[in-house]
Amino acid sequence: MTPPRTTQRADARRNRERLIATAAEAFASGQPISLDAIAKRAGVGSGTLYRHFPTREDLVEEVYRDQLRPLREDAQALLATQRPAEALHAWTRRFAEWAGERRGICEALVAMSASGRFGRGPVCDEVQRILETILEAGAQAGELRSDVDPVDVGGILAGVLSVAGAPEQRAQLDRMLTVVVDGLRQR
Amino acid sequence: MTPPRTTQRADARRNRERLIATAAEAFASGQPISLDAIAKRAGVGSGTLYRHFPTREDLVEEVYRDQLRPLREDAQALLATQRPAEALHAWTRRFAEWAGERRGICEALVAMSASGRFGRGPVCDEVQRILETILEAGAQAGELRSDVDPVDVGGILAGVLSVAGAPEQRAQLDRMLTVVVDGLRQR
DNA sequence: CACTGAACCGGAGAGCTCCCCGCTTCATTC
DNA sequence: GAATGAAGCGGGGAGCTCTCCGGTTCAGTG
Repeated sequence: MTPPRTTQRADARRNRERLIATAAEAFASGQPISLDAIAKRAGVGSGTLYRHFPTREDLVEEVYRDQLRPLREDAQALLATQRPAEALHAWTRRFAEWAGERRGICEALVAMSASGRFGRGPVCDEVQRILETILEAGAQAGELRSDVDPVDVGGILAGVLSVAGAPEQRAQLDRMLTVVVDGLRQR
Repeated sequence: MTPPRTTQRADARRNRERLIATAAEAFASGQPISLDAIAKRAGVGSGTLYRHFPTREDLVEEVYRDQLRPLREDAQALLATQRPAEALHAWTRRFAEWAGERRGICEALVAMSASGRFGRGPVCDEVQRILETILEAGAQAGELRSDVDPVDVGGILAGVLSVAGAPEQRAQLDRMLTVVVDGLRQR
């Protein structure tokens, strides 16, 4: 009798959650930390970590998925108070700030984009949905071009962030974002 | 008597050149190769490699510095036959193609941008100069904005390439480049 | 409860990047 | 051509990522 496992085993779930909690704590501390160190600190073998999270990005995504709400709320507030193009510009800066405070997010976004997995995880997914909302509002208002895919916009943002995501590159990043947002305006 | 070394020792120069030649050959083969393997293949210790080229990017830059001439010639030909904005668009695609054929270039560009060293090596340097030429022509023609720094444009290009530099992402890359170039037009 | 086999675990190990430091080699001087 | 000391060498090793697989544990069954 081989009961075809229908649900996750309890120890597996426990380990997974312990890993996420440990990683969240470690990332929040700001100190760089290796994946093996996270596994050890969680009291788990490295094999277990990699089975649950095949790539570093998977772990990063899981850790930050709950911290996205403010970003969406920002988007709605911005759309309510300014014109869509300005809202987009402001939101991209907000997003850059958010990502800058979270170790590993930029790198993860780029790695996912480059490997064609952008938009498959919870964070990318939500970012794309937010972008879609803003872009649609802008298209309706005739301010933003309507022929552009939120996935592409997310990719551009990820790329720009990977290049100039550090806090001390803030000025450069702002200049780049201006160019990108202008490229998204209706001509 | 300690003669303050004025010129590089002959063995150092020899090793350096051997490393570049070996790396060029290895990169051109398309096979991924580790730096230690390059060192071994060049008949040199890994310490020697890392002393000459502290980061992978330094080696990559050195290997490709001589392969830049076509890119500049492309830029001049494009500027001669079409309007600056179109020339810019065409050149960015040319550049993407060039980078796509050269293993490690995209990664190196991004790594250099992210660490604030973009524009310090021969490749970045030349790319920036080319961009400057095109941007200036565009500004004079009133087609491209004049308030933008070639360094920033190079950074955006590097970022976009890092996200969608693979050959199979060509369509996505083209869409992204359209947005970026539009953002560089005079409004 | 005893049993069973799929699911899961963990740690050894391979391969990579990069640093460190004792030893060797070169260019120079006399 | 011998002596000298700075420049340069190279390999061992630390730390990281990620895989593999023998052993263990869990959750159903009778």
